[in-house]
Amino acid sequence: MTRSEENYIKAVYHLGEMTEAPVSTNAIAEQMETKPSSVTDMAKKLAEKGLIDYVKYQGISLTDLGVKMALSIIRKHRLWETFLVEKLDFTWDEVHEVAEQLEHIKSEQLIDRLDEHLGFPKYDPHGDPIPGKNGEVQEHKKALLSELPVGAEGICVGVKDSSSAFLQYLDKLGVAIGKPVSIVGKEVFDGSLHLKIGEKEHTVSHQIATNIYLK
Amino acid sequence: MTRSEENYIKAVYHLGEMTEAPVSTNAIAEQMETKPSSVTDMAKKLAEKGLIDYVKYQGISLTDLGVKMALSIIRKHRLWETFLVEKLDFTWDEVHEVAEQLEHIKSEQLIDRLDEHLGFPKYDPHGDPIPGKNGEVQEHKKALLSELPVGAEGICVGVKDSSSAFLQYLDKLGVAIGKPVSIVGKEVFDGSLHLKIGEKEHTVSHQIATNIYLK
DNA sequence: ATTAAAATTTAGTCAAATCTAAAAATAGTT
DNA sequence: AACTATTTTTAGATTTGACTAAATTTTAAT
Repeated sequence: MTRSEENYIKAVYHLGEMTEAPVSTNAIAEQMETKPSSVTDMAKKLAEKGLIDYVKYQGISLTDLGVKMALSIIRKHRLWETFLVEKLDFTWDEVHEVAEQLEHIKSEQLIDRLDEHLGFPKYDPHGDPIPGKNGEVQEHKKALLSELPVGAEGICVGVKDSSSAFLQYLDKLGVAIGKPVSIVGKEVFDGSLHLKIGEKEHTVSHQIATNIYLK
Repeated sequence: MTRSEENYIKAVYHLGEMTEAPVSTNAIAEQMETKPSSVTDMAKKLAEKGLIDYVKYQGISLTDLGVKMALSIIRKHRLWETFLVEKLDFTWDEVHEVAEQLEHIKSEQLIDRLDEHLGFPKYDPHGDPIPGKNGEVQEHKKALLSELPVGAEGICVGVKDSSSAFLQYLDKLGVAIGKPVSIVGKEVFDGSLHLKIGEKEHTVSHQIATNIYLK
């Protein structure tokens, strides 16, 4: 697999996570910041290799083999992110770009040893599950902060948006994986929430609340 | 710099280490397992970018900028090798291929943090010096085992050949970086050496002795 | 000094991955 | 059901890095 092929497979996986339906050419192009025509070209190649099912004009979905590949890449990405944070003291908003490069390193031995070195972690620094060697994924049972009622309390176990800007905002609020959060109140007209985060209280927009997972 | 450009720069550096003279197209092609015509193509590009001095038919040498680039790549390569051995328990014969990939990861922060994490090592698992952030290289004062007289004793500080086969042979002998070695005797007709390595005695060919450095 | 051998460069081709512009198919709307 | 608008694909061009085969330059040897 070339680096480019790996990136396409990963994009199809991520776009397909939410829905059952095949992923559209346009959606992939947008996600990858490329042109639809390039996606079509690659779709033919990946279908040829048995990694995706592709019917002209009907969209793209991963085959079992494609899913396996995607999970293997995601496993590498998340193990590297964990390494960067746990061992090299990166912050959770600094790891993505570097992990995008590291995920393409080809060495099974390397990943196995890294996994062991990190103590076989189950979740990455953003709370996302790290697929196992054989593709098993342990999703957290989790709920979006925006969908919980006033009075609810829980522990932050993940974020939906992993952009630097968002993560840095969370740092300012004091929100981090493992931190207890409870909903003190809710504004009816715009859905903004009053939260207790650790010892402090903060108000966050509905928009923010749709990107935080509690357990 | 593309991955391919980096590999060429590295090859020119390694081939130029021994001699002053510019490196020949053929030598580079052989080292990189590519064709001379490909080397010529790349030479034009690298000269254009100011990384090498290139005069048609006269060979290639690195500019100051080229040397800086080469040292930066070698620094990454050797830091990763050190990481693999020190932190992930790779053996010294297993690290080269993976490091060839890792050396192309682009992130200054990553390398700085890795360096720190490893305790700012000065030498890699084969005893080769790790260039500093600004390109300083601390070579060991060392001598080839084959050029020392009978009775000489010292500590193994490096190897010239880093192939798996050779390193595994050294493992069998009990030779490793930091191990004391002394020359017990020498055969006149073929130059083979009788060595005391730690507690044991072994005989090695002249050929082997030309690939081990003592201090 | 000439000539044969070796090394190097040029010219033209190829494959991967991308793009633009135009054509074709699908979806949505009245 | 017909007609737009959108999506998707095709066709042809471009770039990077490599190759082969032929031409050129340098080196070595008589």
